[in-house]
Amino acid sequence: MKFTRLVSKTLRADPPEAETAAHRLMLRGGLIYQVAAGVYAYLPLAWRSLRKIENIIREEMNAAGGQELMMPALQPLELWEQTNRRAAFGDNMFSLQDRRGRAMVLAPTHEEVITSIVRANVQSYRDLPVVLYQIQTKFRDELRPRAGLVRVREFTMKDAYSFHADDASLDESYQAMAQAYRNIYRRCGLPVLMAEADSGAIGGKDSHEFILPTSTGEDTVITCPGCGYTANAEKAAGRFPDLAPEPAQPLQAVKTPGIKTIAALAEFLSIPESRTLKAVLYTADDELVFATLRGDLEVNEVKLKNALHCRTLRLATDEELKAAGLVAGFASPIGITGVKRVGDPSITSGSSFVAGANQPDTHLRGASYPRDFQVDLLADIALAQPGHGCPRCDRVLESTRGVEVGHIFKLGTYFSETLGALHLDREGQQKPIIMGCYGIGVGRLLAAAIEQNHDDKGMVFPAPIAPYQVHLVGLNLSDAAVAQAAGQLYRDLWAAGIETLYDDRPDPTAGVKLNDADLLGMPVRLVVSPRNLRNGAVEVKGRREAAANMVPLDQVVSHLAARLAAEG
RNA sequence: CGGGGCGUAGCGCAGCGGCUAGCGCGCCACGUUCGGGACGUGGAGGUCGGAGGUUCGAAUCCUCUCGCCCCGACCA
Repeated sequence: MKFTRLVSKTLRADPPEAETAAHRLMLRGGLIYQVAAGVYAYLPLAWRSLRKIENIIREEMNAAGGQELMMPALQPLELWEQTNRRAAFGDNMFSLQDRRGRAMVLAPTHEEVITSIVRANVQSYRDLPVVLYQIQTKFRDELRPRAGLVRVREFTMKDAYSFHADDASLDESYQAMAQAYRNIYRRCGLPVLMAEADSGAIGGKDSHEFILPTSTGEDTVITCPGCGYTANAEKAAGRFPDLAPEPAQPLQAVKTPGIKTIAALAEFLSIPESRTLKAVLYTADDELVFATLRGDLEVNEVKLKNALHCRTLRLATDEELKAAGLVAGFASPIGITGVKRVGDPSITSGSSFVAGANQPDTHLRGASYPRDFQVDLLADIALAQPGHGCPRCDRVLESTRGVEVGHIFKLGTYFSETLGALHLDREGQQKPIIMGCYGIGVGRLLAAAIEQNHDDKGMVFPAPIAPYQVHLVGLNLSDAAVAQAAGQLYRDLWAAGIETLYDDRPDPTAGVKLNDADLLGMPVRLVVSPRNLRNGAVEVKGRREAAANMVPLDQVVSHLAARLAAEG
């Protein structure tokens, strides 16, 4: 590709709206063009890279036994009502009407359609297992798109779906997919963490997220430096620090004027936060829920939602609290009735907590479970935090920010049951097909790769996903000998199958061209200039290398072919 | 949906009631330069997001509306 034909313009200055490095660099390098909030065009440089990522994914999916297919993005809403996922997605789903007034959606994902396809084509355990996958556009009307390609409303996603007669077969595919994912990330130059994840509203057993650690990430991963335990914040379990034993005390009221937060309470009474009880009120499917845990812990809403088996969960409003006779800031599990009470195990391991009194400006000392209060449900609802103990060993947990670049699930039989995708087993019994699903956001993977691989001058593409392998720079092209040599080298490189971007612009000075080469970040830079040419040589420099070396002009092509082959 | 901010040339911005709407970058022409974002001269480029209103006169004031960015809740 000749630079003078390239549509992308590089920007000299950073675009002010871009917060993350990847977003900034993709705009500066002319990789993406924003069409609407969370809707981007992929310009030629980005598209070449995205195609390479897709092909890596394709190769690994095929190697893992996947068959590629294509499904419509436009789907009848009715299909989503059958699985109850219209409500689950809510306003996140783009919906529209066709000319006859039929309700349609732009699909956010494809479990419904793939299950319908398999229902029509699989009747027997003999037809199983199968793994199908697609790489295509999906739509989600996100509340807030952000960070360039990381959270967008129209995106390319690879989704694979597996179908099985039994759990052992699902396990096998799940492991194969997990390995395929590791291969994909390795080939894209991404050191990812595989984290245990919550399997979400649909249920199912295992689920793992693949997280690329980066300070600008949206997700939090909890890791253990000792045993390798890795889980996302929603899923992670932690052992909270135990309390020193304390003799039981009688329940006793204490005046706490205006003390409404745990921090203020602990300070006012000169006790650690872990000696208080925290009360958090939620509305779960229109029912008021009273959650209690130790004061130094936070509620993990995903765990709470799972424990309650509810569909929606949100903090209760002040009005709802008043209606239930509760006093905000002084709510207490002691003596409360008419509300569902959920307790975290942390409240059972100590005694003599300070709790609310359900009266203004008053708390109670000496509260002990179960002497002074009980709960309807005792379940782990605490957020694991750095400093807590690892649930698998005796070390202390750490936390890392990251971007989710893949997610695999054991779905189970939810879709096959709601859509009637059944098969006959060996005994002639009709059974729902067992499913798994495995997703990777392609554009997000590119953004993550750039976020992970850049320096202060620009992008540093990992070779397997670089738009071009070589960035050939001609300096001082008004010199006929330079123009001739560079042009010939460009043709020779392509003839040798080496993808080359040739900066053939006649006017920009050396500084402009070299800075653009650094910004765009192809793995190898070649410089043809009068100075180099006088020595019959071309300068060869890896993007990650500080120094260049000189290679005789007539050996450049073979030198590069060997070098690129060695780098894979 | 809550909070904050912004829409003026391809990009970034200034102008916020009174000359023909301006600056930087970029772009075009000519010349000088030529290894880390050069310089000179001349030029092209604008429904001032949209609609309505106030006014002799609106980019500027008022109302409505559309879009975009950032923080939060939601999510791949």
